[in-house]
Amino acid sequence: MSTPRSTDARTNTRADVAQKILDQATRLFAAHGFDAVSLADISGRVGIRKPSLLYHFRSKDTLRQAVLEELLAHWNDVLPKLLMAATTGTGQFDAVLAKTVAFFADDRDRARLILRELLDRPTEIQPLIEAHVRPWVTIVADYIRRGQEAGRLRFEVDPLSYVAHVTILVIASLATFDAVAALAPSTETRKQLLERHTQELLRIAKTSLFRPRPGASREPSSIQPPE
Amino acid sequence: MSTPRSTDARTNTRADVAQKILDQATRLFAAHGFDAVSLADISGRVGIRKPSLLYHFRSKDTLRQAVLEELLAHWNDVLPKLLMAATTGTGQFDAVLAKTVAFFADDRDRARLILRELLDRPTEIQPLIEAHVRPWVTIVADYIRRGQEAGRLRFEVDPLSYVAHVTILVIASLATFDAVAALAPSTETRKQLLERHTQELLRIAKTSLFRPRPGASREPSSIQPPE
DNA sequence: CCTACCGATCGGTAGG
DNA sequence: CCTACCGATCGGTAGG
Repeated sequence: MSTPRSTDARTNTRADVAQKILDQATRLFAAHGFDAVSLADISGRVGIRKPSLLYHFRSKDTLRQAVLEELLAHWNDVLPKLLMAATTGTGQFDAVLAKTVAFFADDRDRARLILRELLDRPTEIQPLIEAHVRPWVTIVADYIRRGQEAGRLRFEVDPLSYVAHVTILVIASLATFDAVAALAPSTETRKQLLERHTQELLRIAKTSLFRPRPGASREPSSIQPPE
Repeated sequence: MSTPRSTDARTNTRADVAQKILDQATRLFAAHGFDAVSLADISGRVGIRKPSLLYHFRSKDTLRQAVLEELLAHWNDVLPKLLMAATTGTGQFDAVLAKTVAFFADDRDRARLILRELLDRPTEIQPLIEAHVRPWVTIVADYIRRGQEAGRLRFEVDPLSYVAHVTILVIASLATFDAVAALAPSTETRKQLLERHTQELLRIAKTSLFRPRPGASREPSSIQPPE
């Protein structure tokens, strides 16, 4: 009874308790914020005692950093695909934008965690911004500048500022969706509402970036080169 | 020495200590969040002891509500002007948008406080949204629908979703400005950067709402009626 | 508006 | 992974 089976039913005991701790910490930090969540809250949901949690993570701040690192690790998973889509040339801006939205829509806790860090630790997280956001922003901003020179993109766009705004819009809209959804008519399911809301976000981002094709206001199928 | 002068130097003692408490609580709640700020933090900045603070506000939660009510009172000050600008007819959308941005840019703590409430208490603040945001959103959404019928505004715009996104964008961009500003080149002053950033926000909002005037891409001065 | 004080809870440690 | 326990700090009260 006390001897663990080789790799079976109770194999999950050694180091993936740490994963359960990370999961619950992520949920609770995202929902209530770092300071409002106690270690007892987290350990309670995992089913262990507080000192046991501190065996896996030596302090509450260590746990916060681990939660953030897991988030950034996932981000680094999709980043290469994003960058490739951006550099592969014309019309791929849609793919970059859609993939970025998908990353945060996939798990809105990601949006909430980042927004909270932006609010709570504006200066402390700048190394993380520098490492994980800067390269992406730079590449997209360069893409925009080339698109402007080629005449595909609106010349009035402020590339860096535009990227910052769209990024914040994606994150904040998904992070606050629960609160904002109350304004919508209740005939829709939440999933439908989120889908419609996301579509409008993409429309705003694209319409304010691409130059209008002449006479394309009514017939989206008539593709013509600019000028 | 102990008798207070009629209405002079020390007149400010009775009930405007409460105002100093409100001011400091607003600053600290906006910067660090409700749970991360202790009553001792606040009273310390005011220059009184914690029990003295609790004489003016019977509990920490009462103080939180008072901070929020002061913010909403200021909002109610500008709301009538906003609504008037929206209903007065053509082309006044700019005024509504600019006034809304000005409200939050004027004191970015307002943006931070609201964003925190949206994150921390998504369900609890819905009565406040219903009372203070719903009427404004409804009127602007109606304005958009009329503009669409008149052919001035893009027919693809989802009115309610558009208003929600632009509102969130205004609030979140100003709330997180400190953290995002680090991405910008450092040759600019912060004020210049904020100005440029705000201009791009307005451009995004307007470009994605108004229908393009034929041939207006290069000459912004040639105003023509749609179709 | 103060001093003195309360029980509860916090993050974290000892020691096994 | 646990029980037992620590000092510090929390929001709030008593009583003046």
